[in-house]
Amino acid sequence: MLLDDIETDGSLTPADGTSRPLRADAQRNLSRLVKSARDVFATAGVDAPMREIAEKAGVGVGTIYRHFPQRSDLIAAVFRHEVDACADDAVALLQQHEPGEALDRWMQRYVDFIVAKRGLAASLYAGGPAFEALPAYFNSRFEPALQSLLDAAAAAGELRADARPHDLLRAVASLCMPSSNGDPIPARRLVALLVDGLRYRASAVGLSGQQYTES
Amino acid sequence: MLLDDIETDGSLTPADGTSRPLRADAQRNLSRLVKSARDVFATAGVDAPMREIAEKAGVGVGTIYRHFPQRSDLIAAVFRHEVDACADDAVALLQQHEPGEALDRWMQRYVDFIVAKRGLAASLYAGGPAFEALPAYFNSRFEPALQSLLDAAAAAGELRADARPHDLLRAVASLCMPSSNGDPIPARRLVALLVDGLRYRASAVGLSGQQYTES
DNA sequence: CGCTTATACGGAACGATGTTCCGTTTATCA
DNA sequence: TGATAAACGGAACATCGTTCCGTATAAGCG
Repeated sequence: MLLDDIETDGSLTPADGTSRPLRADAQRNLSRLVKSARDVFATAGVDAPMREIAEKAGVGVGTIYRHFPQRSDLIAAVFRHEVDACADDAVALLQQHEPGEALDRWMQRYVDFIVAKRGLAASLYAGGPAFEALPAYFNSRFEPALQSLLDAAAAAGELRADARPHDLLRAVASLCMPSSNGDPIPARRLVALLVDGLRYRASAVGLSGQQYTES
Repeated sequence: MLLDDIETDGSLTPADGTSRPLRADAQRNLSRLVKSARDVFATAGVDAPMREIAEKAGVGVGTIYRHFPQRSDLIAAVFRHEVDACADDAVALLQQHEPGEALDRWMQRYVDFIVAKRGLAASLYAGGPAFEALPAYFNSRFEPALQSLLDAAAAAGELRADARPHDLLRAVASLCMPSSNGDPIPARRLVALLVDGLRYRASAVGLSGQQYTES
């Protein structure tokens, strides 16, 4: 894709070596496009017409293809944007709530993200080379975010200290997978149980006190 | 979809209550279409043009839409056809090989099925109500097939008797999932290890002899 | 502030594909 | 063999992805 880098001041630059910043209207249209694509994908699926995305963003179709030569580039941009939004919520929640409460809320936020973006993730396997960097980006954003929540909760004495973000993220994602039979999985409740299992509780130390990282 | 039932004599009937069998040319075109769609999907993906499928089957596009009003109906039909082919291979392998060998070979066959049909399965989550019966069909065909292999191997004294088909099928499918990092998973080797773990072996009874169904 | 230029925009135009429709063909059965 | 209902084929239409180029405008400069 043409645009990968966000400068520290928030301005966008092309990724092709030339360091000149994008023109102001280009930056505006770009962020409008990603937001519009996110909404349209959510309501009409990833195969939604390009014209509809362009129209909702108030731009012409040509503008889409200039910024995102392939459809997969636009999908990837939306995915990254949503990853950012979810990861950024971790620090916001930490500022607004107690550490344990913040962890609970962010976990549910993460569940919503996984469930909502399953459609994108599915087309992601079929997609070309535009998606190969996404799993790494996913981890690079979510692992530090979750780590900060775990650290805060552990420092407050609410949580055991040996929880590994990578394992937790994968475990929750697995819990959100659709089951092979027809029944929907109560993902939010299962995840709440999982997080509860990480807490210190005097009455259950004998059982829950074991290192979950064993074996 | 219009055609769901296969009579015991192999003839096809409409699923809409009317019991009159399909005309001979309709049956022929129908099976040609499913085979053609399978091949085209395999080479060009599930978004392959309908015209190409029709042409390779030697029929007009109208014929596709008469039998499969929606694209998802055709995908579902191909999926069921492939499930049948894989499940039927179980009895064929049992007739041609020793029980243990038959189990090994069928497991690898199943791995190939899972890997090859990931593309279909992905579009399956996004698809509409045409796909909702497929997971149940998947289980109804594969669980008895694997059970017969496990029974035969257990009767021959080659295998522990407490292996559950449902668990095994899910475990193998999980092993075939793409990893979150980029490296490909050596699925066939892992599955061979898994099946090996089910065997009786005098030298490792202390470890592998535990009930895997515990906990 | 006005001029120049590179950058970005919009939307018509083109080709490819999904889907429908109806005149024609063909299997079935009396 | 002839009547009839079922099925076929592919042209026709609608929609969508993608390209292209004349126009508009932001950025830099005197």
